Amino acid sequence: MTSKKTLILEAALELFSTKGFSATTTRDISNTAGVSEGLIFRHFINKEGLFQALVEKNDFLNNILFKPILELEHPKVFLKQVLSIPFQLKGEQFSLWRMIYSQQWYRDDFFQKSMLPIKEKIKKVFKNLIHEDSDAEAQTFFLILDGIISSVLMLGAAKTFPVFENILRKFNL
Amino acid sequence: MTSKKTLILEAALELFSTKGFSATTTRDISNTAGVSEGLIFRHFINKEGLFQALVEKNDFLNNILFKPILELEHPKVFLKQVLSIPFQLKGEQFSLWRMIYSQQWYRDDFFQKSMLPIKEKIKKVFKNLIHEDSDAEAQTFFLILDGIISSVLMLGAAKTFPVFENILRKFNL
DNA sequence: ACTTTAATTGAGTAATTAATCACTAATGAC
DNA sequence: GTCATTAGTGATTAATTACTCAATTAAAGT
Repeated sequence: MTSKKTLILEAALELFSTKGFSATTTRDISNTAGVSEGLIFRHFINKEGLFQALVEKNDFLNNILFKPILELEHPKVFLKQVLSIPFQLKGEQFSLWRMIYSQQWYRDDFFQKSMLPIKEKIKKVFKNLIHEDSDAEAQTFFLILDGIISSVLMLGAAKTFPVFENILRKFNL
Repeated sequence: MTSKKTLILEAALELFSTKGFSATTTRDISNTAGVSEGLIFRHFINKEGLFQALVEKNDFLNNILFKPILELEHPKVFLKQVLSIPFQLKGEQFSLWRMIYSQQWYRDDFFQKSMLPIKEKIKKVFKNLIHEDSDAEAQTFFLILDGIISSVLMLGAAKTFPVFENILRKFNL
């Protein structure tokens, strides 16, 4: 990957995640990156392609982040680790998540494809952990997880961390 | 309020809440409303003004929705009613909430001004209800409420309702 | 009926948009 | 070193953008 291609990706991520996809112009990106506007289209075909490149980068980083968590054997340890995910997001990955979560309102195609393995294992874990209405409990857990993620991405981890321990208790973790 | 002004507001709400503010053009709005584009600016000065008009409408409707809930004396009944708010949102009010929540990512000025009285009372109620770390419990409640709201607005009430009863239990409500 | 005011239109504008294109500079293969 | 491929530029384009304005219609007041 050439250095200027990286600069474009960095600038686009910065702008998409703060101003939003539609409100960000390609000139805005090229100016921020210190690069000619035409270069964006040489590397990514169009604005949407640039967005997709960032989505793929997110998938890649998520796989790395999720792998050790998905391998955890102990169900409660697994759930605890899952809840802590949003607080571990830093720098680039934080911005990627913010970009994607804020776009989810307008794109019904991807509901976090890379998140699915986590979601599946949550279901499975609750099936083994409790026996009455485990589906609702799993759905509740996932909804609360989603709420935490949104809040952290919007307000920052520092402001939302006190909540973490409290939620662990509610799920006996 | 003239009928065409209403048509503009309806069209703008429909489009802002589904495509987003930036991705919606004024021509798009006028076409949907069946009205000349110029009329938008006569009535609302600019695109932002149209958005603000909808925000004010939301404030108005929220006051009506919140008033009886804020008057509830019994703390547990109050909290239960608060959690049920997202499932009561219908039609116009649903769209207004969707429009505003999806914009919160990019506008740090208003985080639901009209939501503040509810938030304050939640804090107060938890102070009276429990005694150890009531602030964290209130914050947790509000974060979960926010998560439910986002999920309901994104996925619809039907898909998320099973979670409702389950969460009531977690807060002993 | 008449006059003033408000509602509405649609053509028009300047600025901005994503994307293209002809071109040059750099890099790598051999 | 030569040549082919890729990286990079910046001027340009056609379309779209939010917004204006003069002219027309409808409503309201007296």
